[in-house]
Amino acid sequence: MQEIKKLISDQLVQIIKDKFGLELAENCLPAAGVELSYPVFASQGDLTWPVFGLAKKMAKSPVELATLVAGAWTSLPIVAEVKADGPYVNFYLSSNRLALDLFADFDRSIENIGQGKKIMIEFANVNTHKEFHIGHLRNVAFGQAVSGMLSGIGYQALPVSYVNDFGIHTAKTIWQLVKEPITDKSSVNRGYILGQAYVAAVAAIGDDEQAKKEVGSIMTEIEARQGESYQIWQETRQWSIDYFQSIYELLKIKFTNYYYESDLIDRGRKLVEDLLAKGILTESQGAVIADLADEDLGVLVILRQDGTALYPVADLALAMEKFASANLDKSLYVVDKRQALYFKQLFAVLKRMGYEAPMLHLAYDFVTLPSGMMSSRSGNTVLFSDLYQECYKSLELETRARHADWSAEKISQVASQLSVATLKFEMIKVSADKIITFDIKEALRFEGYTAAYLQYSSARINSVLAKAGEWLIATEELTFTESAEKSLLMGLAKYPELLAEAASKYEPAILAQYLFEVAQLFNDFYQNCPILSAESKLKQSRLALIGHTQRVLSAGLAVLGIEVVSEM
RNA sequence: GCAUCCGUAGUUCAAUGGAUAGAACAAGAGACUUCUAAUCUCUGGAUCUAGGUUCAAUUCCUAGCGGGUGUACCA
Repeated sequence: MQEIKKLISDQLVQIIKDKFGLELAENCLPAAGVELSYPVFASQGDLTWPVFGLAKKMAKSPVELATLVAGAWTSLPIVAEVKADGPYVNFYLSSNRLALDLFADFDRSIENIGQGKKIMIEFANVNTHKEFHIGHLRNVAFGQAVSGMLSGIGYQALPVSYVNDFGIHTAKTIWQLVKEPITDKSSVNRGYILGQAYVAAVAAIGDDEQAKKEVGSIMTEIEARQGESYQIWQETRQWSIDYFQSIYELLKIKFTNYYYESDLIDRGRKLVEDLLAKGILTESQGAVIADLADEDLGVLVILRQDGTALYPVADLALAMEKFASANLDKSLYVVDKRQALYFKQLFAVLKRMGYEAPMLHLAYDFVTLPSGMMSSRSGNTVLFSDLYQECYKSLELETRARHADWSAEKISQVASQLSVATLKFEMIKVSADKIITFDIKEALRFEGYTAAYLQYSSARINSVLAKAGEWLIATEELTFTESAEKSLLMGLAKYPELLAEAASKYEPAILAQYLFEVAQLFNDFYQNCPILSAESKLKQSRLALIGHTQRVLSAGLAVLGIEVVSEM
């Protein structure tokens, strides 16, 4: 559609130059040409140019300008009709030409904005020895979608996971394990059980000074990397890592690299010494800080008074490691919104250290429940494993009810794919700056704005295509007459620009909403236009149309990290 | 206190400064001997308040009101 807009804009610019003279035209027209937008109603055409801006600059009446320009329009194969409607110039496109352009060149129509530039995107910022809950799900679904969108427009996206395996939370969990050893060590359950142990530990420790002391000495052993606690730490750390890995496999999320706090902490401490010597960090009230007051960012504490490390120690080392290992053009961090100030501070310190490549915190708001804010302490959480099980059960039932003839394996396969799609989609379908109040009943409805709706549309297309047998996607002669066809064509034509917009704003919801719209347009078309029973030429055209719809749906969903099922 | 985000149908969300503010869910009424009814059609329903900028404001600015989050040793 961008190319079509450009063609039309070029001719409009030419007309204005011819009519009003080069000098006036060049003074008033924007360098990029005139900007076309989409009208609200189909009766107003497919593309429109509101002339207000230019009319004002040229001191002309908007209505007269629009009328004059529309009258001077010569011709363009893609444009069937041009009409002035008050201060708007409306363009009606030829369905058949539009379809030819569209179907011929799906891959080339997507602009290569990234040009192979390297962007590292850190997400799945998880803590070992703790649970993986629905908040983490939003993080990984969002991160994967952003990474996919960046790849989709030509960047070399490097998704990485940072694992916090060295904090006090590990000591707390181990304290609990010593008190109450785990009996079920099966690989399926132990990662999950570890999360439960952490919750129990937090509850048991509370304000108990004795317990806190015990946790402290466990932490000391872990940090010294010796003793029994360290052994337990090593073993259980691996349980967590395996557990997270199994979740990522289920969710089909792949990372190019994993970073562990335990690998970075020593380097981080050395770095802090260097930075102290350089004056980038200073001592204050016995702690080591970065004083960022001159940038209105307050103070970032790096080491506590007692010398123990805080978050930035490993984060600074990690940032250096990232830039050293890959020549990054940009470095992104997908972390919950509450860390916004922290990342501003971290980036400010890195800048003082000489790192100039853009670093960006992609913030998203958190997930709450109808019963209130999630909190491990109060036990008011939804764990991913439980959520997935519930979703799967429900989809398995639905699928079985609809396909009595399917094998158990096939039902299970489809239900599982749909579960993953549903859960991811629920997490990315609204913009990142909105709090998601997660209501399981809503999520398991599988109607309306859901992954199931998109999947169902795609499954219907597959079914028709399978019944059609042989067909070609780009036929020389296409014929479209119905308004439902036109609307669908117009919707499909917007894919490249919507992908580009969503990716450049790091906003998967834009793409998700667009794909939903395409599916709606398809279902409207499907309801109104018979495909297989249409006469030959019409049938070929419609097959090509749904074939292209399928390409857009599956490509768009794939970019968001969602696989399309072939039947459901 | 300061910073920051949010405020749109009953609910959850849309709307590059542009034409009549769109969807989904919920509610009510319809459509399956017909390409998958996890679908489609129809009906009601909304911009927090007050100013300002503009030919044009849900959008930008100012001030309120309401809510969330952050703000030196939590992770």
